[in-house]
Amino acid sequence: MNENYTPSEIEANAQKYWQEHNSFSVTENPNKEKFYCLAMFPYPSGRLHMGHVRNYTITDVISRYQRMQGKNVLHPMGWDAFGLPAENAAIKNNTAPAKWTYSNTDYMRNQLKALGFGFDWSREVTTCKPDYYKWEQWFFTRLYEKGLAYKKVSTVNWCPEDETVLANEQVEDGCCWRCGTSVQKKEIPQWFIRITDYAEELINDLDKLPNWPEQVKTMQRNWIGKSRGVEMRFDLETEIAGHTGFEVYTTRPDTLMGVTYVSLASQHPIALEIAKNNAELAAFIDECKTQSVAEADMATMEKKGFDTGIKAKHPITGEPVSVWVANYVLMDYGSGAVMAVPAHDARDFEFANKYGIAITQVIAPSDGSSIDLATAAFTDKGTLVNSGEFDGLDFDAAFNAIVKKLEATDKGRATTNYRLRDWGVSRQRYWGAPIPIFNLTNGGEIPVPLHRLPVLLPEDVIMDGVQSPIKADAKWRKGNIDGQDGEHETDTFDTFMESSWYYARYTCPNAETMLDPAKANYWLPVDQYVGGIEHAILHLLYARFFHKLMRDEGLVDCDEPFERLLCQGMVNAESFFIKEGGRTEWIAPNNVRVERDEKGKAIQAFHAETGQPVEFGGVIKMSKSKNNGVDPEYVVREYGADTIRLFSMFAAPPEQSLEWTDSGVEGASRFLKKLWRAVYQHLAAGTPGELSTTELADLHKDLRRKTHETINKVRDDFGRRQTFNTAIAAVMELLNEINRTADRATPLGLAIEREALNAAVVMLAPIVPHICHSLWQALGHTSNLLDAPWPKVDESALTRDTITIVAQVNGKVRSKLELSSSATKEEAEQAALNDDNVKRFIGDATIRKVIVVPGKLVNIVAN
RNA sequence: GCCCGAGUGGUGAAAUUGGUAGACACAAGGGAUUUAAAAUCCCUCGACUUAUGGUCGUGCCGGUUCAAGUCCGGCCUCGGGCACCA
Repeated sequence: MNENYTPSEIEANAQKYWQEHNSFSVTENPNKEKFYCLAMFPYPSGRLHMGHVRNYTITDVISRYQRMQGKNVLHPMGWDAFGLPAENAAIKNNTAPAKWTYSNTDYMRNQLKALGFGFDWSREVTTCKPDYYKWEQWFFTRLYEKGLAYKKVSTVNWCPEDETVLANEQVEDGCCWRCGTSVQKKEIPQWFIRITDYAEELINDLDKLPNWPEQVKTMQRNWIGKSRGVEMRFDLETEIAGHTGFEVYTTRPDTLMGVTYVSLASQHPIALEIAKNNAELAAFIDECKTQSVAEADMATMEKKGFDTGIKAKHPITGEPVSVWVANYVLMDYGSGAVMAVPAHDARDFEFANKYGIAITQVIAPSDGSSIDLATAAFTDKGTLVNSGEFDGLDFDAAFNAIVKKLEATDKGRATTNYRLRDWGVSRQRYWGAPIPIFNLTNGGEIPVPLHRLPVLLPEDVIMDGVQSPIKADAKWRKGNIDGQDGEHETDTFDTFMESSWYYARYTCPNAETMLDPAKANYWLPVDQYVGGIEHAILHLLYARFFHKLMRDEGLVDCDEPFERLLCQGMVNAESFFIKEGGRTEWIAPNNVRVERDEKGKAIQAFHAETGQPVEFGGVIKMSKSKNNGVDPEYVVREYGADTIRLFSMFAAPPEQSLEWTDSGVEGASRFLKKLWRAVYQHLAAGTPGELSTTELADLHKDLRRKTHETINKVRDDFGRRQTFNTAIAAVMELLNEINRTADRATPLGLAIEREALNAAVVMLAPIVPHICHSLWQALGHTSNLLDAPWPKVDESALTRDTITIVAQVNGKVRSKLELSSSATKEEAEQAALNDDNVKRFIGDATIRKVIVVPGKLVNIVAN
């Protein structure tokens, strides 16, 4: 064994060994318990960032740990290769998205290998390859045939200058990011998948996921947004071009008697019809076209409306109600019309005050307290007032009575509604899977039949930055399928389509069908899924939905794709900037010299080269734009893969954000050196004797206890709690104890130290596999560490002769008592009462109560 | 705006079921070793204090309890998501 720890050599050796032994490729083995551990696959942006390192270290640790528990572990990797950035990069670098993407995957694959991640590379999936998207296209045609895919008009961001659709990301302050032209909303026909048909199951099956974070399940529940309400019809007083009325939905039918106006979406057919003879309304509708389609903008923008002058009839009283057109009502959602109750809805209240519309109270607090409708709406549920025959009813009674009344006149009915909207999968972009629909020259459309799939996306293209190359290419578009002339759909799929089923394709990446059910059903569901919290709603909901679609197609048996979910936090770093004029220049942290006070607190920072003072920008997410990213490749080169892995697992628990610090990395590296040295010195001290546990000195007992306590804790931390930081801390404590107390002078002492070091090396193997690979061999093992069994706890080593318990008076710690571990409750109480400091604090007071928590504390309540 | 989280020393954090707040590290300070430096090892390290002890202390205000970082109510700040970034 070399005296010095040399990561580059050690890591190359271990990686060569894994490569030569094909250590991570797995096949279905019905005799072994399977474990499918999955990390969210990366977008091939060019280089790995620290977020990737964190994500894949977590899954690698879990995979290696589960393998040491004797399981057949699948840990695959692939590329989420379609998407917008490739198109932008292609334009910038004057290349094609495909070429750029493939060169990125090649580079990043090598980076992943250098980090020592145990992926089964034989299963690599790349979503932009035809053998992958062929099956996605086929599956879409199945959905089409089942009526689960349909076409409807929907709104997009439109740049009138470039005549192109923009992603939300490409809209900056309401303007096109390329040309700065004001962006408009445009209605175009697009493909949708009926996720709303599965809303009920998607909400109910969350209860089948006990190993998902409660937070994620709550977010999904709220996103699907199941509500019970009433759908009702408002008739128009006078018919307009055949329109006799419109539908609205409300979850607050109890407030129905307080409706003082109704609002239509600017694109509502009735609004458009009225606008034909109303120039002012037409102008208002035009103005509504320039606002954002993003929900956050909708919610925060100024609410504007226009009174059409038309009246609708209240569905119960028949009284006239003003019909407005409002910018906050969207045609895409629900019926495109909403009823307004200013007294009991905050948004309607604001709107009514702005436009001088009547505010009629119809709900009063049930406790009889008074409300002030001059200042704010009263939005709680309560008792009905000013509601005629419904006065005095509470919410539930009013709900039922009003539904009954509406039903009697066929004006409405109780319904269940979902906030969830159908999944729009059309994108007007090039770098995605073509939607396999063929529009016939003679009208109508057909799904592209299997024998003509895949609809190939040409890879050798030139991007002009505006138009999709396949939209511009008539030769590509035009064709003949089974004797019928027509044109291929030029829209491509939302990239969430690819990421919704890749986990299933990993189980059979070379199958000649979408999935091989035997293999898929062996591996699925995924036992552990790990990825960023930013995917908590959309990606995870679409993947759950897609899984159910595949189940209903007979491709998989289980109902849910991901058994256990871990959402990792972001990777942050310090940031620094200089403000010059109006512009902010972000300075890379390694270009900054920080001055600290005598306590080590940062007080001022300077540019390392120019000496110019720089401002502290906070600890924020690593990003290119803030210039505070740390390149994993550099850290691997400087310190080794084990150090970067150790630091990223030690610095914070996985769900929390992680702050990158150079000194923390130094500390991780220092620990590995210390571990190496401990093994080296142990081996140099001689040959251990037999590990006899019958006649142990206290010193020996203490180290054995620490060893076995650590084994207990680390198993719990890795397996149940998934708090890798505390597992590492526990092994650090063990190593500290070894270094402080190990008896290297006797064969028995060496045997006890050997037991401790063997355990430490095995327990650290999932986190720092390279150094442990070397140390394992140095400790004389010929077996493969990857399959080394997890150390067993020797219960007899855990026993203690004495324990320390705390003595409190009125809840405050006043003394610590050393008691025999067999001491009874009464003995503990007596010991506390006899303690001098405890007596001093009780003084003359009367003892009211004594609480004894066995093994922990005695609390004496006295006053 | 709506939904979901988080907030503990100079710093990252720990405290697992309501039971000793600050494990394990980083930084800082002191010492040993060294011709010197690096590396390594040892010690100190929440604040205040009349100091073998005491008082205060987990974003803020209030509550429940013998006991609250942990539970409840109200706020503040920061982060994630909001359907075409992935």
